[in-house]
Amino acid sequence: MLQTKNVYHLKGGTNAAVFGGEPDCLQALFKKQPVEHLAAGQSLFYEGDIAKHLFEVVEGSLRIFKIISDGRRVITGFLQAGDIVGVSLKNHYLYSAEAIVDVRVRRLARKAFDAEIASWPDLRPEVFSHLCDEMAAAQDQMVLLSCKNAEERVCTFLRKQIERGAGLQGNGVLVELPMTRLDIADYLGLTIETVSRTMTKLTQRGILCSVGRHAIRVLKYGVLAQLSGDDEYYGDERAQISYAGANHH
Amino acid sequence: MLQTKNVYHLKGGTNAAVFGGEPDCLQALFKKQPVEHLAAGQSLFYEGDIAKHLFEVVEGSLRIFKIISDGRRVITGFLQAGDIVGVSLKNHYLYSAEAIVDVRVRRLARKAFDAEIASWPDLRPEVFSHLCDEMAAAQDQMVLLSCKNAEERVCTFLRKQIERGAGLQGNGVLVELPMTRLDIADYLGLTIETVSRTMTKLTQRGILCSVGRHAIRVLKYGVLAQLSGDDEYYGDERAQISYAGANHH
DNA sequence: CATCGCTGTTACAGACTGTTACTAAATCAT
DNA sequence: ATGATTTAGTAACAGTCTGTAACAGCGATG
Repeated sequence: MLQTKNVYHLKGGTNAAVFGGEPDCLQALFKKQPVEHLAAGQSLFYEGDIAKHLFEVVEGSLRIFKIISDGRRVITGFLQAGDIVGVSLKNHYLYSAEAIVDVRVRRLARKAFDAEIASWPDLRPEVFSHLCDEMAAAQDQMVLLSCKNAEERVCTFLRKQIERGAGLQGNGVLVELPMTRLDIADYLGLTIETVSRTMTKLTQRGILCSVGRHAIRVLKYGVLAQLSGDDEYYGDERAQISYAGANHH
Repeated sequence: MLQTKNVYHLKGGTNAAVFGGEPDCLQALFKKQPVEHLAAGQSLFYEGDIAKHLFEVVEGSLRIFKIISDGRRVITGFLQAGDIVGVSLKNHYLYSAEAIVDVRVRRLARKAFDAEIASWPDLRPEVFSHLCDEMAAAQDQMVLLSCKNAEERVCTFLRKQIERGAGLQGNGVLVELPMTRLDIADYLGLTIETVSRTMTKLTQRGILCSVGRHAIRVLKYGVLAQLSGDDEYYGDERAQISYAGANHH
């Protein structure tokens, strides 16, 4: 039911654990680095900074974003435990990274990383794979921003959150949303009000219910997936759909 | 005046010509390949196809796009002479590529490309640089789609077209627009009507004038750049601005 | 335990863009 | 050259999303 695809930034915690031995994945390179702490709201790096380090997220969530001239902010993605950030090639970071909650990361110097990659050719496909995933995610986001309406955007977002770190509990899937509504809005190209309104409607239709401020319980994943507009999903819950009015574009 | 930055897909025609000698850039790898022709409207490859080849555009323009479930199309970029496409890592193309006009390309097998890269380490930074440019372009597009209004989108698009292949002629810059209005609309996340309306307004304000169907003459580049919303530009034509009403997000 | 403050929600007027329909222009074919 | 077909531009209308504002809820603070 909870297929995992389009993983944002390479996530490999479990795979790494299975083969506990040698570095067969990028995360292994960080294993020996000390863990650093970052309080909620603090920046890991800024857009335009010299990209001297790469980071592996050990715990917590971060937002990566760009600020444009008049102060508008565009969040290009969220990072979770297991993600690696900073592989961004070139000499400067393309975006800023900021802790949403208290975060623990491991830091690796870019030079050390490059050396490892050079000496361990098996890792190169992994780097490419990572970049490819990032590229695919960016393209999916362009599709979302180009021609999805508010409901589709919110459903797509929630679906991705589920696919990344799903927690089945009782009836429905518990989804953690550590970021604020403003973060979600800036990520989806909407306003906080529209995000709120949309989630309220989804609640009224029995598709989800809120669990505190930073979590929701998804009761009808099939419907949610359908409403997301990516018709890759054809589960057995299709009959659940109550109202599929989607005014595209 | 016409600064070149955020070039979409690596463009190196002129640089390659300066140093006529050995492969110091990716384009050189294609030099010995035969030229293939593609008629307007024909596809070079489809999204999901096994990515067996890379292509260098010798002449003409192509659109790269994704089609989603209900038939909506998202154009993620345009290709011009000098561009290389298909470095898309992974085994499958992330998008489809289609000739806008009659096109000439050189084809290179992925295996041959990989072999060249492996044997000629100096090229690897170039590959990374290429991917980085593509990533940066994707992020710029996300910014555009996230929080720019119709006018800013159109101006951004025109500005990029100018920066890529500018032709100064008489008073103003002649900009070729080989693609249709629908292409532009699908690229900017708008409809053809909105594109038309916006360009009409720009014409009425004396910022540009149309030259046939597939070209325009930009009369006030400074104003255009300002209206694009990327405030990187502060030229000497700022005084030209007549009306900067932009209802941001 | 009460108050303050921030975040999130709801309501409503308004703006921008999308939709539809029609006209004009340019390209292609005969 | 002339007519048919495709593409582009224009206008009226409708719809979604926005932006402002007031309200509610949760957490923090004292």
